[in-house]
Amino acid sequence: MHKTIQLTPDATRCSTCMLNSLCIPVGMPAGDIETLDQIVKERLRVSKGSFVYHQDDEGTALYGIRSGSVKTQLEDASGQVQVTGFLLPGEVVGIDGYLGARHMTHAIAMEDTELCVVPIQDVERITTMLPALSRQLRRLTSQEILRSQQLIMSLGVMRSEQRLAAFLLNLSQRLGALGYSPREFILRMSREEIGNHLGLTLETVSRLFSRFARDNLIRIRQREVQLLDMEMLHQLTGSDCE
Amino acid sequence: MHKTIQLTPDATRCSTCMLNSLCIPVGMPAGDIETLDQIVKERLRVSKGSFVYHQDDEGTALYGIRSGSVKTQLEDASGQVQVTGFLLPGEVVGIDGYLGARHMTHAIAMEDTELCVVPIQDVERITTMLPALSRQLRRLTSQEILRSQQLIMSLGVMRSEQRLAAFLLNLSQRLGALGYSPREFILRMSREEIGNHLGLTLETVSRLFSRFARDNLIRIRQREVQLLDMEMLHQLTGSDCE
DNA sequence: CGTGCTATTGACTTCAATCAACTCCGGTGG
DNA sequence: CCACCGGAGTTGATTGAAGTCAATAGCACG
Repeated sequence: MHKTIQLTPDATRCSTCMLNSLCIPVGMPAGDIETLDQIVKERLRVSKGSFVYHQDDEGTALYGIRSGSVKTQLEDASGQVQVTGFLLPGEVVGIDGYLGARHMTHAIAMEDTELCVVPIQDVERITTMLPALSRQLRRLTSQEILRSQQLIMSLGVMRSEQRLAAFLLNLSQRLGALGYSPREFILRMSREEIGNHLGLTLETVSRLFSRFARDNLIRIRQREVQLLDMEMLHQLTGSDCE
Repeated sequence: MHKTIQLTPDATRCSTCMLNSLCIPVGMPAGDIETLDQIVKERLRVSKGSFVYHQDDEGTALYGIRSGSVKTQLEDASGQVQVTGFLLPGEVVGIDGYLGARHMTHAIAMEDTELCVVPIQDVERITTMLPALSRQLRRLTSQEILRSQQLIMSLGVMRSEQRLAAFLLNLSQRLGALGYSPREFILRMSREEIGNHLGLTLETVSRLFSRFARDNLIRIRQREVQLLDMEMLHQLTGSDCE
C-alpha cells in the first residue's frame, strides 16, 4: 500500500530533520539545505512488503528513508532474485534511477516505511546552482558503488561464516551511526532474505547463527540479536590473514 | 612501465577517434566533443602487468582505453583479491575516483595498453557548461553499477557453468560492439584471472572449458576461443527457467 | 486453539575446492 | 638447433563446505 503525504509548511523538513546528518544533506551548508526543503514537498508511506519502485520503472525521484527499512533486489529474465541491500533510515534509495533512466532494482519495504520524496526533475533543475548538492549526489553514488563492491567481495572470496560475520558487523555499525545500540538489535529481515543476500540458503544461515551462538559470539532469539564478541566476529571476517 | 605522451595538435582526438561512438563521447553533440578535445591533452602508455592506478590513490583522471585491455581488482585488508572487471578499448576506467575522492580498485594493464587521460579537474570545470557531458558521466556511472550488479547476480545465484557461459557471452557481445568477431576471439586473461573474477578456481574454469568443448559449445585452444553454439550457451546462462 | 509462517536441526548429496601429477608451450642459453 | 626450464593449463582422485530434502519446533495471528 502506498500513501503520499503533502508536507505542510510546519512539518519537519530536511533542515529540521533529525537524520540530516546522515541523509542527503550531509555536510551541506545550511542555506543549501533550505533550498532542499523547497523541493522535498511530500512523503511516501509504504506498507510492509509493498514496492517503493519496481525494476525498470522510470526513475522519478530519490527517496530518503525517514523511518522503517527497505530492501533492494535484482531480478533476472528467468525470475531469479538476488537481494542487493538492506537500507536503513537516513539512507537513500533510488539513485540508480537518477543515474540511468530507469531503476535497476526493485525496492521493497521490509516494514511500514516512510520516505522523503526528492523529485529528480527538481534535483536536475537546482543541481547547477548548488555545487554542494551535486557533490553530495556523487558521494551517495560512490557509497552505492562501495556497497556493491563489498557485496562482490563477500560473494566472491568469503566463506559462509565470514559473510555472515561481516553482515552482522556491517548492520551493527550502521545502526550505531543511527544512534541505536550496535550490540543489540532486531533483524528486520528473514533468514531467507539474509541467505539470498549473502548467496547462501536459509538453512545455512540458521545453522551459522546457531553455531555463532554456541561459540558465544552472539546471542540470538528469533530476530533479536546480541553481539557478544565483536572482536572475534571481526577476526572471523578478515579470517585467514595467515 | 608508464609513459605519458603529450598529444600534438594533429594527433587523433576524441572528435576523430574511431572509438568515439563507444567511449566518453557517446551521443554527445559534435560541438561538445570538440570541447572534450581541449581537455584530453595526453595519453598514457602502460605496459603489461603495470598499474594504471592503485586502490586508494587519489582520483585525478578518467581513462578511456584506446588500445589494449585493463582489469580492475579489489584488495581487502588481508590482501585477498577479487577481480571486478575486464575492460576493453572504448571503455572507461577510473570513474570510482571521480565519484569519491579515491579509487576503490586497482587498475592493471593486461597487455600493453594506451589510455586517453581526461583530468578530473577539467571535467569539473567544464561540466557545468556541458550538460551533455554530465549526462554522459551519469550514463557511464550507471553502466559501472550495472556491471557490478551483473557480477553480483553471477556470484550470488549462478552455478559455475552458468557463470562461465555468461562471462563468455558478455565478452563476445562487447567485442562484437567493437567491431571484432563475436564468435572467435583471444582471451586476454589467464584461467586464474577468470576464476578469480567469477569466484571459481582456475581448475574449475579449465574443466568447464574442456566440458563446453566436449559438448561442442565452444572450441578452445589455449586462449583462443570460438563460440560454436551461442544459443545453447545463452540457454545455459538463464538455465533452470523450469 | 488451530493454522500457517518462520526457524531449527538432522541425514544425505552434490558441486566445486584442494591436492597432485602431468602436459604443453614459449623462451633462453648452451 | 636442441635441451632445458618455468609458467600456464589440463586432468584425476579425494575432500569438504554448503545445498537439498525432510521432519520438527516455535511464534504470531485470526
